Amino acid sequence: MRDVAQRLLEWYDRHARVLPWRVPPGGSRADPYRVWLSEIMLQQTTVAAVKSYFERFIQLWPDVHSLAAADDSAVMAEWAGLGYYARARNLLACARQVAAEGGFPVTRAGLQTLPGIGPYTSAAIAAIAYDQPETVVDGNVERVVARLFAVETPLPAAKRELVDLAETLTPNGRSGDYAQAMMDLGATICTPRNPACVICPLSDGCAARRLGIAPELPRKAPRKAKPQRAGIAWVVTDGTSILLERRPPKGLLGGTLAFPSTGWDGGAATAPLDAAWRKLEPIQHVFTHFSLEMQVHLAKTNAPAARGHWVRLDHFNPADLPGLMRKVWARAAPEIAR
DNA sequence: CAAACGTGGGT
DNA sequence: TACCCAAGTTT
Repeated sequence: MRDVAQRLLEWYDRHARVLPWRVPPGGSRADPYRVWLSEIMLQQTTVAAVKSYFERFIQLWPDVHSLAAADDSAVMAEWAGLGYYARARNLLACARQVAAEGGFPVTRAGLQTLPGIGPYTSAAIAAIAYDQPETVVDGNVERVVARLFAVETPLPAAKRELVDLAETLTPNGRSGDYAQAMMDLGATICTPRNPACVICPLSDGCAARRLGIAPELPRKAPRKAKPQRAGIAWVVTDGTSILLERRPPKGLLGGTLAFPSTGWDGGAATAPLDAAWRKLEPIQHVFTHFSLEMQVHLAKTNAPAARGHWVRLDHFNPADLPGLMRKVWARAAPEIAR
């Protein structure tokens, strides 16, 4: 039986996905800035969702120095809709630190000191941008390794064991190709459900396939029930502008642009002004750890606001808002237009 | 270590 | 429909 890494790389040479941030197999070294930017965007986020965001960021900020010089509000607006907004805040903090230091660190340990870069991302940048034989372990690799070695311990308890096993497979050459090959295999062949074992280049040596339990691995601890919460969002217009506010820099939707709201996140508990509110049909939204029913209250008034700032409707771009607030706007906008 | 942290797509 | 999942990090 040939080496796992060798078989995987031969498969990758023929089947590597073509992605905007990727250098073709066997190609030149990737730009650390592009690798870093894509890896941050890809954290817990699908390739399909990331593509257009990556292209726009590269157009606007082609290198770490231009990104470091960007306004916070511009970056938050471009990130809006992608989720996990701490990533965007850390992205800017990281860019400014890297620009000040003259470039990215070139070791995994150095990379991991930067904001937003943890065990996975540091290994990915070291392997893909610097061709270092660091072992990259994301959800794909956890699944591939759990199946190859038939690890039946549930996650997250199995994490340490899976990392140790993954390290035994990492080759010394073609580090970037190998890391991306493992992830491509997990994403396209060794999938969570209905893995395509019949066409898998590693099926010969796969213990889970031999045991007939590949689709069941990795096992996972049962997850907690999702609580239901309720809140109110106030949409105010004076006929020319609408009232928006910047959310606090930490916590849920931290740093994003939003309609004044309350009741669901522990924030301020009163309306931004007194008005005759019209209650629209509530919107539904699901976060990672709770479900939300958001009442949408609409008013037209010239009264002064206790908080937030007015944004002219002809300068307002709903795409600058996070997903939840886009839904609020989609509910209110047709009523404002009437 | 468990919990917080978004969103959209697949089954 | 309801649940699972996606190139995780931070606290």
